[in-house]
Amino acid sequence: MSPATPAVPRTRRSRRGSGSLTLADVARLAGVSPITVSRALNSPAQLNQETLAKVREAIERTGYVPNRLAGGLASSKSWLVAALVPSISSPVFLESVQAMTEELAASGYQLMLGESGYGAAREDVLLDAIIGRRPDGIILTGIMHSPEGRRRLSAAAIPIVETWDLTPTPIDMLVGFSHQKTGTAVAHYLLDRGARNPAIMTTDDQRSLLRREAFQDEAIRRGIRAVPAEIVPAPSSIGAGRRALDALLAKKAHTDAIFCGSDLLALGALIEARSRGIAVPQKLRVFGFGDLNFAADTDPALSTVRIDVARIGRQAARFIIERAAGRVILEPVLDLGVTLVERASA
Amino acid sequence: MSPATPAVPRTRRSRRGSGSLTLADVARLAGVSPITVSRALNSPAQLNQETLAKVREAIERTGYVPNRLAGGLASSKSWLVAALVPSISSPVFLESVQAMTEELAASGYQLMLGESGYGAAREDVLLDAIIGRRPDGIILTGIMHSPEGRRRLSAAAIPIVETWDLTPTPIDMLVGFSHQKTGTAVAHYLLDRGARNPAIMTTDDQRSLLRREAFQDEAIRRGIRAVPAEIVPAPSSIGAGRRALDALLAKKAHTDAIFCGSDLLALGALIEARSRGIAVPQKLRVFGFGDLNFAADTDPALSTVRIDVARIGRQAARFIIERAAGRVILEPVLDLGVTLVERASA
DNA sequence: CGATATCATGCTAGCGCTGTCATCTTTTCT
DNA sequence: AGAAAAGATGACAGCGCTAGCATGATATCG
Repeated sequence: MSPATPAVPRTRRSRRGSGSLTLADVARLAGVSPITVSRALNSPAQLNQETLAKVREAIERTGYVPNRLAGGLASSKSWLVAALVPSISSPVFLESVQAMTEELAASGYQLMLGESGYGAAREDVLLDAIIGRRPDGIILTGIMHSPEGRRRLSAAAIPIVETWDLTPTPIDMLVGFSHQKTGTAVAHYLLDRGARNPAIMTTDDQRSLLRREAFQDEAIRRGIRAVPAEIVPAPSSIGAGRRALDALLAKKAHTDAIFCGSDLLALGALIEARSRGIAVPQKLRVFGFGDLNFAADTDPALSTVRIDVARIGRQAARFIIERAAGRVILEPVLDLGVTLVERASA
Repeated sequence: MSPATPAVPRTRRSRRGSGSLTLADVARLAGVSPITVSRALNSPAQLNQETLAKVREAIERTGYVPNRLAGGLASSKSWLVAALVPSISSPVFLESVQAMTEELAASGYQLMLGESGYGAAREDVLLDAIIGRRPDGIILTGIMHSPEGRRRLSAAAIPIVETWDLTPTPIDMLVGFSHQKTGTAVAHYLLDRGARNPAIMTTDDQRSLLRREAFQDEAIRRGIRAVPAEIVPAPSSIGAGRRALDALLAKKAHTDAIFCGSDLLALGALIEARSRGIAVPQKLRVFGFGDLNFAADTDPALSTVRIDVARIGRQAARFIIERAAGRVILEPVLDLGVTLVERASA
């Protein structure tokens, strides 16, 4: 090399890095080695009390916050769990997500949220964005149907929980309940109470349709000629419920029972019935789905299907936590079932 | 050590790492250097078409998903934005979060969600968990009040947007509207329409209380003697609204207008009024807050305050994106205002 | 036509942390 | 007392990626 080049190994302007405090800085301040600071954070038990105190003080003084990107990279453990929820979310999922968040937080995990439902292309991008962060687990709201998505998820070798639905072919773990059984049960409920002209209103999502089919099948098996259905686009709303009842009555004026795909639709139906002077439940039984927090407070109080939404979230989180802890899950498929709540409306 | 130790520098069982595909693997397969693969992913424009194609094919074939923890560490850019929302969330925040997610996704960012509202201790832990992941921005729902929290956030040197509220002392950026002005405006609205005995029901959160005070102050300034208030614990619900109206009427039977802290409370009030045979709006004006999706469909349709919730989320996201892109934001405080929607109930 | 700019690619050295092993000290046991 | 076990700390290398040059090839210019 030319004589002008510096003899020293080169100084390199240290323009790299975020400039923020590192573990090494804290270590220097505390007069210990970096690894000791690491242990103070991750396994304080194996440190001497005094050393620990020194390090803790240094951390306190500097306000040091460890960089988990670096930690995750070094240990292949990100302490992150990703959840995918449908974009057109009802508050139902929210409660579930909340339960997850809590359960995960209690074990030191952080939830990362992704919104699905924007079509296949964006879904793949989203999956990559998620997998790229190497979460310690992924929780899906609903079943992953796209073959490409299933492939990517399997290949990623990350613990996965599908929720809200039962399927004979889960990717990995599963927490849910049977939508078919639910539809059947509600059909029984209404027919047992004398309904002769049941109908159904529901949103157009996958799961609702499963319930609808089961409901219709069961009614027909029990001798009902036809079960009119009114399908509305998701998300459900009170307004949609009002209009759906309107449409249903136009189709079949003497409809005497309605299974609504959500409590919001049911509340809409209730409001519409009231404003038309149709007595509920005498002339029309209204059955909801979800047991949202207002269901007991409508007038008349709403009979509905209760799903233990929080439990789904909690359980899904637990599955991930257990797996991450290296434990083997013996029953990775869990049917939580549902409850029919009898109130005044049906 | 004993003479049995190997002479070679030591082989070290390569038990480290996640075992998954790395950039180097793809590079080998494509017959290029690792950095070229990196560029194929991050700045494809500066690669030769053929090279790019080769690399892309290798990526495709292997199903390689880059590790963003490593990328983030190396480049001090995580492509992550964290949002803090109150744990007892109404669907209102959900819509806002959804808007953020979309806006962020469009620029390649991922949203990480944290739930606040579990008290100071857990809040600090949460903040550390968030800051530790070195997000490129943090969006707070509401103002950060705790001095310790403010300190931590400022120290982290991460772009921050507070939302939903206006304050003269934001940590960094701010998108919101004035709760005081809103309370005042609703007071005007109801009094202008002849209300002489207004009352208010609301949840006990910070922001609702601001609206309540402003509402009461304004009513009193305009000659009303006293404005009874019924405070219910968050989250608001239809049931709480029914009970609150009940309580309010017990306090003051001739109440003729109610400002409700949320549309859910208002709906509850509507239901309760109806079941008591009180004519709305003739005998009782009911005014909501939020303009939730059902507000137009209640009977009578609900007059309410509309907040452009999605816009708050979108704007907050944009602030972060702009900052991250290195642009300077000239007006980092944005008052979005609110709209009073006149319908049938008040 | 040599000099300079531009393009395409690669090398090296980290980013900030932790797994593994090594070392040294202290305790426990025979 | 000496050996073995346990306890406390540290050195080193590397997780998988990218910034900052450096280099070689090609295009552009007076």
